[in-house]
Amino acid sequence: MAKALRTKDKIIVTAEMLFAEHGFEQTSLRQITSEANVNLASVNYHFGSKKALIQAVMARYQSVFMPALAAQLQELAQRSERAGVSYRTADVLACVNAPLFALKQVRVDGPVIYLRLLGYAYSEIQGHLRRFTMTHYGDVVHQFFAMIQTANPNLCANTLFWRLHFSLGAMLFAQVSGQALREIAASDFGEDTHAEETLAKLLPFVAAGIAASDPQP
Amino acid sequence: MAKALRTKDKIIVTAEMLFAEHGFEQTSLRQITSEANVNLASVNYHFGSKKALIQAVMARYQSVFMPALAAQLQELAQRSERAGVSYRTADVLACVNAPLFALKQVRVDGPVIYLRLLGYAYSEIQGHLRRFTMTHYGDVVHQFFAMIQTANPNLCANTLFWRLHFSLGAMLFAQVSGQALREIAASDFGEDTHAEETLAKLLPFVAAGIAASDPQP
DNA sequence: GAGTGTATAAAACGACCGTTTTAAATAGAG
DNA sequence: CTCTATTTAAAACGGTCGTTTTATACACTC
Repeated sequence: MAKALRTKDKIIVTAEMLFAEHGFEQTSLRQITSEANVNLASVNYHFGSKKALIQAVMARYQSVFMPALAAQLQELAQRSERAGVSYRTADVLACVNAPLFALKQVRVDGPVIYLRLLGYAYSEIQGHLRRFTMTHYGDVVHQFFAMIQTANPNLCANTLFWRLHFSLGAMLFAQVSGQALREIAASDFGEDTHAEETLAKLLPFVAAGIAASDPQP
Repeated sequence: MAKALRTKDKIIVTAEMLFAEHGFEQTSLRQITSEANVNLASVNYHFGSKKALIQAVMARYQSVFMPALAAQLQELAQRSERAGVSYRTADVLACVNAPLFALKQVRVDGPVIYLRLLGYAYSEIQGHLRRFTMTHYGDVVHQFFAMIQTANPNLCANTLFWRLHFSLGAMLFAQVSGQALREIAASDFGEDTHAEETLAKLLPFVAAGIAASDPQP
């Protein structure tokens, strides 16, 4: 019993590390099990399939991140209502900071791991993750969209939709290609950007991009 | 002889279509050859390997796009110098429009194909495409960077570096996930965005994001 | 302590991949 | 027309993948 939980845990801990490093499809079950020092068949025994393992890995992070994001959004909305002034785009975007940081409780490098997993999940298994997220946490996503819309009443919904996905793309690309980009940046400018700083660099960029005036009505 | 060129062409035309649709690694040589009605071995005969085929596909577009971009950049620089006023971020970004449109001469849907290929190339074969691009068209890339820097003298090179890659990520994501996103947008807003319009929606977004003031010096 | 259900171990299965080999067909030159 | 070199066709090779099967070891209940 004690040993059983350990094997399942060893699998999931090793899997999310390798998934975040090389992507889902590029990581074989043989890599995971040999790295974790467990038997190959134990993955199918404990999780049923590779697909189910991927979902388990993602769910572990989403179940922490999404409720925390919901709390942040609600708090911002209430705070704004009490103060009688509306929030700005950057305020809504900043709501992802604390929930992301909260992922350290699932793993010390949880925030980085989660963002990288998100990047691969979107670029490799298109549709699946989005469907999963919307069915389980659709309310949070919709609230996020609505608050960004409130912060930008002059923008039409369609433009906002695309700009939010542009922002998502910028973040995912920065995470997935983050290591290579950091090395290039370090060799070009001698300036070293840590993985955690990437988000700090990203937020002003997307806040300005989203809030830009809309040339087409 | 006439048949020979036809087979090689059938391969490359079919390959770039399937590559753009499903990615490089997700597309097998068997898919390509059966769709093109040619023999499996002919790919290795005409191109040497799958990797060489990928490079041939990419090179066909890069050899048209990159020189055209270089010309646009040079023209903008000269025009600005004559007028005595500096160009803006959006002006530099707009330089990609005409070269992209020029890809219609290699294929009617060339612009869309090329952007999707770029997206997959960056997300699947990290490093390879960047290395290829820099060794063959490094001058153009550097000129582009330099002109964006000129348009934003107040931003440090490191911040600019990251913002340009954020922009690249936004574009690539929009292209790779473009089909799915368009369907969602159509069902949510009833508004239909064509593939070509995506770039028009993107440019104001990245122009504002790049030109945003830098919170950290 | 025997029995039962769960967890681990090792091997094999079937499918697909890129590539190579072998053989047949085809085209152009002498 | 014949010979030769190039192109196509078909089959096989070696490898990796996710999954399944078979058999063994373990832990806990009665």
